[in-house]
Amino acid sequence: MSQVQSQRMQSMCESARSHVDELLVLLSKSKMLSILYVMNCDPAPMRFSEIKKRVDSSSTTVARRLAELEDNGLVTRTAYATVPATVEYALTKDAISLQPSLESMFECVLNRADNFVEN
Amino acid sequence: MSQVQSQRMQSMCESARSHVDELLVLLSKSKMLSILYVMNCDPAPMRFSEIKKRVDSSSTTVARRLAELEDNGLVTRTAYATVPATVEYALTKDAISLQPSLESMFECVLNRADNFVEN
DNA sequence: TCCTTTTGTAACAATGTTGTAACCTGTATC
DNA sequence: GATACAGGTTACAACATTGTTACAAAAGGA
Repeated sequence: MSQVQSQRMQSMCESARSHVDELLVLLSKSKMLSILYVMNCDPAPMRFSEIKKRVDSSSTTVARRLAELEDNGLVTRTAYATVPATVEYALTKDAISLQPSLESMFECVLNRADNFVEN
Repeated sequence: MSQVQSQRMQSMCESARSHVDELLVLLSKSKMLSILYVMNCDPAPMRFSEIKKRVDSSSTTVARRLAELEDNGLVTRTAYATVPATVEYALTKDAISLQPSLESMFECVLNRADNFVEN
C-alpha cells in the first residue's frame, strides 16, 4: 500500500470508509471468493447450477451470495424463458476491475498449495 | 485466471485443493482482510493494541485472528519482556507475497468508495 | 497497598449463518 | 395424471461466531 493510498484512506470521509467496510464484509462471506474465482476462470456467463457445482455449496448459500453480489453491482442476472428455466450470471465491469487482484491472490494461494504438496 | 492456472487447479490433487480452501476460509474470517490491510499499510512490526485500534474490533477477535494467522505462517509474534508487556506482530514472507494482490484489491475497493462519494 | 499498563484468556449468552427438507413455477414427456 | 428439469424460496434446527465481562501477570508509581 503506497503512501498516497494510505493518506487517501486516512482522509476518507465516514461514508466512504463504511463503503469499504461493507465491501470487505461482502467479500468475506463464505464462498464469496470461491464464486468470484470460478466466474473469473471462465469469462462466459455462467449458469446457477454450474456455479453451485463448482463451488460445492448448497442452493441456499449460492443463491444468497449471488443475490448479494447482484445487490452490490458485482454480477448481473439474466433469466431466459426456456424450459426448464435458464439463468445466467455474469461479472460486471466493477467485478472485472477486481479480477487482476483476485487472480494474483489466487495465484499466491495456489503457489502455497504447491509448496504444501512438495513437503 | 490464465488457461495454465485453470488447468493447474483442475489437475490439483485433493490435498492441495483442501489447502486452497483452507486459506480462502481463513481469509474470509471477519476482520482478517482488515488486519492484513493495516499491517500492509505500515511495513514495521505492529503492536497488538495498534492493530486492535485500527481494525476496530474486540481483543478476543483480534487475538483469535492473529493466532490463526500465526498458525498459518502468515504472521510472526515477538514478545518483549517489558513492563507492561510488548508484543509485536509482523507479516511473514508468505504474507508479503500476497501484498501486491491485496494492495490491488484494496485499491479497487477504495476506487469504488470514491465513486460512491461522488454520486 | 493499590492502581496502572499491555496483552491476552475463559466462560457464556446473544446473535448470525448454514444446510436440509419441503415446496414452487412452467412446460414437456411418459 | 405423474414426473422431470432448472432455479430458486421458505422455515427451521443445528451449528458457529461474536462481544462482554471477569480475570491474570508483572513491575513501577502514588
